[in-house]
Amino acid sequence: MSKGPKQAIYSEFATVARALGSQHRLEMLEHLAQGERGVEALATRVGLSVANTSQHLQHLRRAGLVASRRDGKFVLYRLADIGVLGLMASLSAVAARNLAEVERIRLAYFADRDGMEPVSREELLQRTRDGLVTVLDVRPADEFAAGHVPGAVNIPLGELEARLAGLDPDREVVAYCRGPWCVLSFEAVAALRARGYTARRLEDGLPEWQAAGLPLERGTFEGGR
Amino acid sequence: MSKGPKQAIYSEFATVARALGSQHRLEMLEHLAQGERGVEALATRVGLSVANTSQHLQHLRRAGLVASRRDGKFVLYRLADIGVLGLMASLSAVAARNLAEVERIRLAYFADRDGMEPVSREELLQRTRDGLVTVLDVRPADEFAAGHVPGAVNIPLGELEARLAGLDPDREVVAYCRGPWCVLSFEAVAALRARGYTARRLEDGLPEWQAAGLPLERGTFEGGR
DNA sequence: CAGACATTCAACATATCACTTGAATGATGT
DNA sequence: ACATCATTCAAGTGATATGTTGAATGTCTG
Repeated sequence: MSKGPKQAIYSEFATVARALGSQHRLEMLEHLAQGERGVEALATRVGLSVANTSQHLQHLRRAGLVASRRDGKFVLYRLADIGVLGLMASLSAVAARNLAEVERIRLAYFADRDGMEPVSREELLQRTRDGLVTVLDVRPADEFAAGHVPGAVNIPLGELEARLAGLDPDREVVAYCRGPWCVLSFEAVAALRARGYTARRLEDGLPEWQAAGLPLERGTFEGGR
Repeated sequence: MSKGPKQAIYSEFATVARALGSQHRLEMLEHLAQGERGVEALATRVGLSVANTSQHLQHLRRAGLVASRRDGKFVLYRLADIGVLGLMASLSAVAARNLAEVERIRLAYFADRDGMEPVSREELLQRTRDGLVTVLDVRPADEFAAGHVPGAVNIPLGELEARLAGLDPDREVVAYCRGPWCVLSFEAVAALRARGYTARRLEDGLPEWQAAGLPLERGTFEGGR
């Protein structure tokens, strides 16, 4: 089929790239970056049928992007390699820099981006050391339990309005979620600002925090439910 | 079509990834990393028809991976962004780490890889400063003319046997070509070793050298044809 | 302006991909 | 062993991608 080793190698690379070439699979990778997930749990989160999700996962596995293990009757998938996060970061960087459409969507959705300047990881570390900010994790409770920024408070976005009492209005809030393109923290910041809070986003999500070698805190699964 | 901004953004990212998801387009990007090229010149190099090449290029352009400009009756394409090289590097890193097939091809083709340990850029810089090595650029003369490692000698692979006289047998030769997956330098090293030379490959090719911010030398188009 | 030439477009055949549905597999627990 | 449940497989349909061919576009040259 292919003439030389170069063709064969590039053909393999193309397989990996094709596996990334689907909106749904990219979204699945974002979720898997939060931690292991079973097929059905993933299917629910990305809004696809179980069978379809399973096939996408196998596509990703053939491309070497995810790995799986069996645990009882569940098959748990995870990113095959921390490098997959870096690959997605490169992909988004190139797309954001060269596709006008990406910038257009950002502006259209996040109208008041002037005040949205994200907080860098270094800045957040500095300010938590100084005790100046409340770190807010707006992901679902199970993702929080699997690992979060040390000292962070978990209020899933859907419960934010109901649990505002847990947030000191006099402290700046820095919210984060799954990654640089996850909308949860954007919406949390918008909601908090509407209530008079001083709030900003962390530049990336938890997976990037972890990939940067910064410490995680686990457990502390307060909420039940 | 897509529900939220996240879906829309990921859909754009997927477009970029799909553009990378073709053996031929990846090969075209490797060539464009050497410098601007017209459609027909590229078509010849990758072995595709002109019309087909043109369509692939437009696919790449829509994905923001290449840009073009008109020069007389030629349309010259180039990488849109130096980040595209980084994206390809991430892609190949993930593929090499997670796909057994990639390693298999490497081993099958480059049987004696033990002695093939590549030279790093830093090591090459050090050894050229010390005057210990001949740097050999085995790419075609026009690519050499568009930019090469300072002090390098250009002997296109096809002319290597005929021009061995130009290489001092007592100096180590470090050969490089288009990139980490370009076979020219592998074959040059094998040929030189068969003739008794001490020869090794540079770990990457010229585009990576340039991307690392190292100096280039231009012109010196000695050979004519 | 006419001819030459590089590139792009349009239309087509073939192959691959995405998603659905319903059945098959494989591990668990009674 | 049997029933249960998560996951995977298989088959089918509509959509998308690839590569070919021949014509159209647009720019330079004479």
